[in-house]
Amino acid sequence: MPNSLTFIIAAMQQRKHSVTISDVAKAAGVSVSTVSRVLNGKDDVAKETELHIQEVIQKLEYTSSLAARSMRSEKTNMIGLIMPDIAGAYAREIMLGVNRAIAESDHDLLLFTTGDVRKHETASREQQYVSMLGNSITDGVIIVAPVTEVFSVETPIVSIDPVMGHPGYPAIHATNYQGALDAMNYLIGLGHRRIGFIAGRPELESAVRRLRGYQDALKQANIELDESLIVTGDFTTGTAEECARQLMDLQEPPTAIFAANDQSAIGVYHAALERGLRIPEDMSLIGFDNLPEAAYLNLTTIDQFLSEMGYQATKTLFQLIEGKPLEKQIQQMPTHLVVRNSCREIKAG
Amino acid sequence: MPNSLTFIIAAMQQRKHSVTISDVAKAAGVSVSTVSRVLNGKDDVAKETELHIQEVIQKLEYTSSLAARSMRSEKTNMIGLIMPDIAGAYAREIMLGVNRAIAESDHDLLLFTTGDVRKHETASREQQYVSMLGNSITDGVIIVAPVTEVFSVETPIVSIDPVMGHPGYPAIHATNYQGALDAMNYLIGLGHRRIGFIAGRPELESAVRRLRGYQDALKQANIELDESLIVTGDFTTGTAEECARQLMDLQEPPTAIFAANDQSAIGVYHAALERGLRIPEDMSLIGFDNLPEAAYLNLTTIDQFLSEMGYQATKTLFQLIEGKPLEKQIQQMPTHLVVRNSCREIKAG
DNA sequence: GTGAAAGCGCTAACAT
DNA sequence: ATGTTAGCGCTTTCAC
Repeated sequence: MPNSLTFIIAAMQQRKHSVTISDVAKAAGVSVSTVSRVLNGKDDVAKETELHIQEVIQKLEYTSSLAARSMRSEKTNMIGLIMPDIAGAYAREIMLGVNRAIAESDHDLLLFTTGDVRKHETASREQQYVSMLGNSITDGVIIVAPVTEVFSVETPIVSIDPVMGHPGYPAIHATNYQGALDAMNYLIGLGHRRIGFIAGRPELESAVRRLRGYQDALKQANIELDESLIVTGDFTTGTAEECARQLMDLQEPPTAIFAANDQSAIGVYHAALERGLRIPEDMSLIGFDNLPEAAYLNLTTIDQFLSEMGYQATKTLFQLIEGKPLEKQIQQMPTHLVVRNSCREIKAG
Repeated sequence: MPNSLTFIIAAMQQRKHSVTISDVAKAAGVSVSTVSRVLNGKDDVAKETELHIQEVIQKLEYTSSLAARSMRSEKTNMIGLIMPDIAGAYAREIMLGVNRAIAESDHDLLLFTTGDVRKHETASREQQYVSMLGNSITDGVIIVAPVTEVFSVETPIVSIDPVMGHPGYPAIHATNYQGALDAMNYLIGLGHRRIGFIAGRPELESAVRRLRGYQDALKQANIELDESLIVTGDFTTGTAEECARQLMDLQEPPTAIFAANDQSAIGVYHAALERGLRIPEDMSLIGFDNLPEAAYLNLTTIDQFLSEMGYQATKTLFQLIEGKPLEKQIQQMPTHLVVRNSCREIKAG
């Protein structure tokens, strides 16, 4: 099958002059403002003229310029989402949630990205992006970036998981520390004393906080910290798989592994599979049968965590845009995936 | 662990007046045009004034309005990507490629989505979106949508996998028919006569073409078509899993299954796993050991297919924007994933 | 080297 | 019910 697998780039060029509102006005024999009125659904236009103008708009294939429109009017019915890139798993999860909220709303989304965090080495990049979008094209902005500085803008803004505890604007952040603490307490409550931990990249605030949760939980339970039980991954499946193997190969392996994020947990799952650990019927469930209903975690739920943050951020932004009062809210959400007993079973197998 | 897993919406409001170019001019004691000159790096400004203005810009945290800027000047250094939604697997793959191209370039990306194909029930939605972005805010546009009509715009445009064979503008499309044909020929060449097919949603042109490839390959090999060997999925893993089970449960099951896209292939993989089919060491490989080197497909490669289309589309758009001549190009790319022997092995197991 | 002035396509008073 | 007018924030002649 030599060229069985091909795609084709069919080429053609073209260019045409853009049709403006005054073209429409001229063609319809009315003034620009009348056309504008029709465009914006004002009701003080004669049915007859309106119909006629609609027709002309159709025929001329006229579409109003976003730029011009947003320069004059407050509302554009668009919200902005600023992300360093749109390729990563993190980005994807957030987009999932944002997309859901957008689909439900009457707003559309304008997602801005440079494709790479490292592009544009200016001082306050985020600041720039925000005002670029927010001050003109969109009604509000969601920013997902390692925002390290407070900045002020005149546009409604919500931040997702910012590095700072309290940026100067509404933020959705995960309770990384408390989540890890609770997950650990759960494992400790089950009688585990040797609990492995697969950490995330230490330059990420969230990773650090989760690690601290792990450490503090042990301390509070008077369990001595064994450094060899902590391996540092990078929040990806592949690396976590490696980490899990490393933990299982220890002289005295852990009886449970706490993977600090969902991707890592999947890695642990793979590693466990590889060593012959029995797999639950439903692949999406990872040994949580004994958890209380409320904390019954499966991969689907977990995958919704970041996604849910995206969703909530968008909803919050909508509130902000509509000028509704914003209260501090707390939402229940799983943050971590705990794989328990895996090592023990593996030893048995 | 009652509220172990929580996230917090921290609330704060604020509003400030947006700083414009004339604010800067006033603060710097110069005219607007001078500021504009500095902004656009014109070289006919005194070093001294330039530095001073830069300073003021910094201090005032001024960012030029995208809307205003793109109203006056041709280039915005942004390209647009129009997608029905950004949640699906299809969208993700394409974004992967586009992101890569964007990261390499000096352009940034503005991705527009309504979050749901069904939103905005106007006649020519795509047309609208394109001119909304293209005629103002972006230098060019990539459109990913079931484009059913030809439309003309004055902005550079590239389409990804359009329904039409020849829209009036450059397009990247997959060789769905030929790809399926070749994949089938490969299986037939291995001696298979009963080959199952998991089709995609029949309303998708690509799905239809792949099905035709399946059918025609059989015809050409003088193998009678057995309708029971064709099950219709929807290009998703879950459904394909169901389909695979159905095929395996046939009185006379197929000896090979051709899944019409990568997601479906994963579904087949799951189903096979479930029935006790031996899994290759490397989970990413799905029984392709015997394929010739050039066609050695694994999930990673497959995942890059759509992604590559996104990449090529973006590159093509750049060429278009820069006014470079565009030739018809052919690129090699795997389009399909074939899972072979699965049923036979399952029967054996 | 710099400022004044004219618009880009549009909306929103203000007229009529 | 419709036209006139004045900008939105910016770039770009065209003067000085």
